[in-house]
Amino acid sequence: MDSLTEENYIKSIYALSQATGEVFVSELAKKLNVKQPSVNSMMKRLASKKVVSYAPYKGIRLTEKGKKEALSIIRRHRLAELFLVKVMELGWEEVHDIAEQLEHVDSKRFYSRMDEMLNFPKFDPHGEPIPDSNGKIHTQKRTSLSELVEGLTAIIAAVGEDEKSFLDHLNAKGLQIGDAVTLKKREPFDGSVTLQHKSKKEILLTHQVAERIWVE
Amino acid sequence: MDSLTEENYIKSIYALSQATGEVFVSELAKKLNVKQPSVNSMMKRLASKKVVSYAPYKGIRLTEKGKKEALSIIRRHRLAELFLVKVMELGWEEVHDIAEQLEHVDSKRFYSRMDEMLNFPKFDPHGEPIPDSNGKIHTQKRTSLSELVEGLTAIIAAVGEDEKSFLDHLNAKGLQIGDAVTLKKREPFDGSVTLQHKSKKEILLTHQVAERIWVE
DNA sequence: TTAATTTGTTAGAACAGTCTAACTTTTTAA
DNA sequence: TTAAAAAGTTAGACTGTTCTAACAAATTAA
Repeated sequence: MDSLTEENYIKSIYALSQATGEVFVSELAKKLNVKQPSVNSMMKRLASKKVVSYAPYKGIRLTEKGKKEALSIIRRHRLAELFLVKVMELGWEEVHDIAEQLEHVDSKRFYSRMDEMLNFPKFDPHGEPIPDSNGKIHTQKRTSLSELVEGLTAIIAAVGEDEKSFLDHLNAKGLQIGDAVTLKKREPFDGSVTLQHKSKKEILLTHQVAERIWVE
Repeated sequence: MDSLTEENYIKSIYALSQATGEVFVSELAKKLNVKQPSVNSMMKRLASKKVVSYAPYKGIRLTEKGKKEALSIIRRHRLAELFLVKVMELGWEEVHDIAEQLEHVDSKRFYSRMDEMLNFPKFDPHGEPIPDSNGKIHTQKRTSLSELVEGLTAIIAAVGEDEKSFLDHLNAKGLQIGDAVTLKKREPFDGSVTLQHKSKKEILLTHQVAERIWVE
């Protein structure tokens, strides 16, 4: 078993390696708010536990074992976030810090019940995929309205936010889940988008709103 | 702020002092599964933090500050247990270990939402009172199965003990919180009781067990 | 290509929390 | 009332996690 601290290192290494594949000591130190020697000594420990492969002056890389552990932590974090938003109705901006603590709870049952209650969700409230209990990630990335190609038509599949004010806003714009929309134009300046709706009406959404709407 | 370890010491001191008022180093060491010198050095620390009053060879006693902290931890533990049972529908015998972890989560919002969702409960699933957010405890008499009048039917509201072996025992007998039971007979000789259960089965409990079950 | 900068390392200290071994004080019982 | 047992303490060590100071390697820019 890993300590809480080790889990945080593993999670951060995974997150940073998503972009680059390899992680630098300095990056990790910055992310975790510790100094480089702390990272250095932790890498020695994690290497001896075979969760990272690490040689002096070479980058840090998770082993297969390490990746598995990272995915398990990420699963717990994302399930917790979704649970806090959907079941406990907390604001999506306030759940991160709580999920950061809940992710370290050691109890298979706790998480399997969350999973059940949320009906085995594939994505967290931010649209990030939730690994399943075997560490498998549903890789088909979700597309948000803010990244849809101009001219294409898509169906609104979900919104990444359940807040009443947000849903009210969409309602006021005349948008519903299941509606087909065509992306007429995206403003390069502020990322706002103009949609053609089935109702023939044109709808303007800010980037902030568009990026929280998932389409298929 | 207290560390997780400090919180566990404070909680245990409170629990042990409920009976006697004063706690011995050896008691506490046993309860926390550590050796006496560990308790000794922790007492020095907690004394310097003014959460216990402690002088060599004298007993350990929580200060007002310490009591307040203990009640806050106990509140979090009991809210968590009730939440796990009522909202997450976990078995009452499996929630203790999870609550033991959740009680250390640092987030007012998390607990105030639990409290709201549970409609500001006064007792946890074991019938223990839940301190309110100011540390006030609602004391109110409860009836145990061992004092229920013969022939009456009641609903199992709570059990007064957290031990897994006890909860397992009840489970094995087929008893759950919320079950209706009718008291068929109480043996004057040993105080054991025979219950008629909703499942039509008759269940025999010893006095020792019956007095730890609260009914409504 | 050398010098400056960035990045990474080692050595050594500190703190939290634990332990064992040895000792002291208090309590209990012969 | 004194000897044995129980309870409590101190000293010193160890692990996990962090730090600062000093040095070494790699990268970047002059």
